[in-house]
Amino acid sequence: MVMSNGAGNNKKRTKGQQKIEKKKIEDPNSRQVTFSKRRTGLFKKAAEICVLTGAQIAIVVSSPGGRVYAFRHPKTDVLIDRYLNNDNKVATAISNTEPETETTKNNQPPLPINEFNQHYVELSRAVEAEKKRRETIPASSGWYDEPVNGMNVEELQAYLCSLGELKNRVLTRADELMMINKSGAFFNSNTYEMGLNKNNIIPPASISTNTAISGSIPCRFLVLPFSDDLEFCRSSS
Amino acid sequence: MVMSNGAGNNKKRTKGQQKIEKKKIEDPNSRQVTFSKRRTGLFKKAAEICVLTGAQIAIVVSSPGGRVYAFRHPKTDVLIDRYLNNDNKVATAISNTEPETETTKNNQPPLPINEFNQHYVELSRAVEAEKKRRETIPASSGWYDEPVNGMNVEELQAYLCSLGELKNRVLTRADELMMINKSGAFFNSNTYEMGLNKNNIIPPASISTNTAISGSIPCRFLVLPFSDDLEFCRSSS
DNA sequence: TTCTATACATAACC
DNA sequence: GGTTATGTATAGAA
Repeated sequence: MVMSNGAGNNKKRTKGQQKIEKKKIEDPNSRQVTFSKRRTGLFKKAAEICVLTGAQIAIVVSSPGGRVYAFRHPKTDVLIDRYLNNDNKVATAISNTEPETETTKNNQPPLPINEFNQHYVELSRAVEAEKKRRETIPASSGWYDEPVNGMNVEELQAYLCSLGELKNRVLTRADELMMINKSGAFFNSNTYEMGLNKNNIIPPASISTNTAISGSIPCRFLVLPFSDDLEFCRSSS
Repeated sequence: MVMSNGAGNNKKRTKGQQKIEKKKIEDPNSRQVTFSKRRTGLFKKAAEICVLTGAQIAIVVSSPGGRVYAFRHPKTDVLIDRYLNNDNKVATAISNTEPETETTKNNQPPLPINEFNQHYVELSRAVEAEKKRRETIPASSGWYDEPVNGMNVEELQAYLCSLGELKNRVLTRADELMMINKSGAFFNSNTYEMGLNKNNIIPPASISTNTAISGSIPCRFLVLPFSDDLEFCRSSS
């Protein structure tokens, strides 16, 4: 029976991973460390799922300290960030609304961008090989194919307005139908895990809105589309 | 020394987890199985991070088969859908279609949230109940007129998807034009879509846009807020 | 789904 | 950010 460690001297160098209680970590420092490590792990998992199954994933994480991180795949070709471009005011205003204590203030200025999460680079590379796959949206019908290319900016803008109206009508109509056919069954029930709902279904063309408020910073994201490639994002602090 | 298995018969019952290549799983069936298992795992991880660190997370996953699943924490009791609530302007602004940056700053819910969530859930519910699966985009020539009233919920959804696509196309096109004559005519929030924000960093109060396309279905989600509690969602197929 | 054997993630320490 | 021991996720099979 040979033990890798001397019989009476097999003192373990570390305790290894310990089982931890599934409750909020008290120590702010460990909490931060755990957050960082796990966030990395989460994104990695997400990246794997994308590569392995061809799924598309978008993740937005707001750390307890207020930073916002995001993962996306495929990479979006239309990443919009109006705040980033010209709306710091909003961010600030919103933050003030948050009466969070503790590490709140940490997250200050609503602004500067900074570097890219390096994980992105790593994973991106890994995924690159796979990237030859999916193509762009297979435009279905052709009713809307033509107009766009022939318009100028003004026309496009007007067109967009029309689309907005149409969209609204569609939603309104869908809503009406729902009211009529309401099956009475409760939707939001079931308990997947932490008391939430298990089969909360999100229809393909649905839109949901939330207000994201990290421990300190209320945020707002609009995660819509996907396109191609893996992508990691990190907000500035 | 008793071994649970006979000495010469300790054939392992399974091979245990095998290391797999980080490439797309060929077999559609295993791919689906993997997707399901890993999606569950991903959500679980996300839930743990939320509990352990107090972080807030939103995840949207589009399976290769086209279903859309989502995870959120906290659960939003303020799940707002401006679109569904007739707040065209705001919705537009937020989603990036907005004509100007000005109005944007007020992107904080000028309008209180409502029971959108439930609303939304119901819509999904109905859709699932019917489960007749989406059809092709019904719209044709008079697309802007009144196709809406003749559609059922599924059709409306499909239609909405199409609109989303179209919108993207319009935005993309507009952006292209702007790149060319980057005069001052600001269409919607500048070139954010592709030009700016090269590093894809999402600031605390940012908005990003993507086009979600499931294997075949272009979708559009708006994942904004958070609030309280964990929540798992799944789309119908 | 459920079951195992393993691969992998990560808590506690550097 | 790196190391190690251990907790967990999960590939493969039923």
